[in-house]
Amino acid sequence: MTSSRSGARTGAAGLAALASLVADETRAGFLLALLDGRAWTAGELARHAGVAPSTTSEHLGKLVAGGLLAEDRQGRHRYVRLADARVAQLVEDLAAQVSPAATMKPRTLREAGAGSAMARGRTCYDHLAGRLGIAVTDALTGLGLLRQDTGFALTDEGVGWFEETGIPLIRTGRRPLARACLDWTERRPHLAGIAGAALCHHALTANWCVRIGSERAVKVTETGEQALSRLLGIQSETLR
Amino acid sequence: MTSSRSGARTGAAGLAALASLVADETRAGFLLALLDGRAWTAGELARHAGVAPSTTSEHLGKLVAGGLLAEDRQGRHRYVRLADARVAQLVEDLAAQVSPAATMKPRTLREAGAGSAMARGRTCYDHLAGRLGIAVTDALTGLGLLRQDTGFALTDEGVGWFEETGIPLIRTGRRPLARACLDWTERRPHLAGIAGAALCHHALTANWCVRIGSERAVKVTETGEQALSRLLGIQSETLR
DNA sequence: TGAAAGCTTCGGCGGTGGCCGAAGTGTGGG
DNA sequence: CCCACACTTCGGCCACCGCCGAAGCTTTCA
Repeated sequence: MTSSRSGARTGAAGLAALASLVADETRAGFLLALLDGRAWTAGELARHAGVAPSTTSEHLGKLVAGGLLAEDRQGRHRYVRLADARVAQLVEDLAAQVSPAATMKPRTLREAGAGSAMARGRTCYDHLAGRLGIAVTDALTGLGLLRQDTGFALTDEGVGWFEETGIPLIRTGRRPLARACLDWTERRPHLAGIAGAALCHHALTANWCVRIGSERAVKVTETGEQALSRLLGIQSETLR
Repeated sequence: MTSSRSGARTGAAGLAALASLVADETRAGFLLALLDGRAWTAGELARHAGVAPSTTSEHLGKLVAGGLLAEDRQGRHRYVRLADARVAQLVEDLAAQVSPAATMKPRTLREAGAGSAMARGRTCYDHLAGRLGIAVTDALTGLGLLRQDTGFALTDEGVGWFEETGIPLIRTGRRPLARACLDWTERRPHLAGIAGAALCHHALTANWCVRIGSERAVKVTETGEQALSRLLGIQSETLR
């Protein structure tokens, strides 16, 4: 096999270009922040990362041009968000690959507090993660609504459960109904995909849980504890 | 929310470091080449990429240190391969994200020939891809052995089919039995995971298909056509 | 209509990193 | 025993890229 500059290289060049977008610490920080699924302004990201607005502007330009971010210009603000669920999954997968190496050890008490809140429950782009996400996934599996032993898919009973519970599953494009997302803190898969997003959306609108501060962490409410116990048999203690 | 250099940054730094490994065109080329699932020597990779052996050595050092590659020293040779199925999946996912942009248009006749052989059938790390991979996946789905509508998982009948056909499914660690891998050329998911690997392994050892040249492309044999037709009802024409 | 806020563009600086060739190390073959 | 071969280490070159501050543009608010 000879050098083959043109053929194989085009793929390699594209792959390298994509990875380059993530290969900068500041941009990586942006992507992780945006994993909360919401739109941030350029200024918020700049302050979050601790770099100058001009620097942020250049970074965002690259990320948008590379198709990783979508932008919304509103007045003097530039809102950016992850382009789609696919990009979110990519960032999650990369982050999951990293975390084993960077054994997360909180350095300060403040981080320990924030860390354990994140470990209890958080959003992962558009679905639930942390102990909350795992608890829900395990409960669904235990009730025979989700199969994890032969892959990762809802059962027919599972689809029925979503309907009966009043959580509509709207199939869009090619996005899978159920997908496994490797949990950062728990090191186990939790429910993502359309069903994961629908469940998370319902949990937030039905006040099962609320966001804490401006981060990705969420807290289960009294209402939520009752609903999760009644619908899925989840013990309240598991969530604390 | 203030800058938070230490907390959020540790994650971002690790993410950036991982992406940096892929962010170089030469290293990306190595990873794509190694997607054939076999071990290459440093010299082979150097010639493949068209760079000096010394440059290759440095690149391999980084990739091994970063945990993306595993190495086997044998005499004066240094064999490297993708570290595990997880790394392979990561590279696949990244590559799949790229291909839409780089609308693959073969430039020369030679590439067109090689490209269509790859499009017909190839290995994707340790499982089958291309039209062959899609055909198998579709056949399994059509026979009710695989579910794709509610996620991606074998059915109980599917597990039975593997047993009856004499393709053992050996569960190892946390690797899923069935997993979707987005096909490069077909833009649709094909079967990966333990079942995908077992099927590919069986296909190669039972002489259902053979590797073409030193690339990832494979060709279905006469024996293979009969077996695929008998066991899964796949029309031979589909594979050409 | 002025002033402030959010973002962008530009020029310049400095660090990082990929590349090579030359020299060095260790293995295998004649 | 010596040579050929595969790989590694080292030094130096060069290009790229992230960073900032200054200046400019547009929007918003008083």
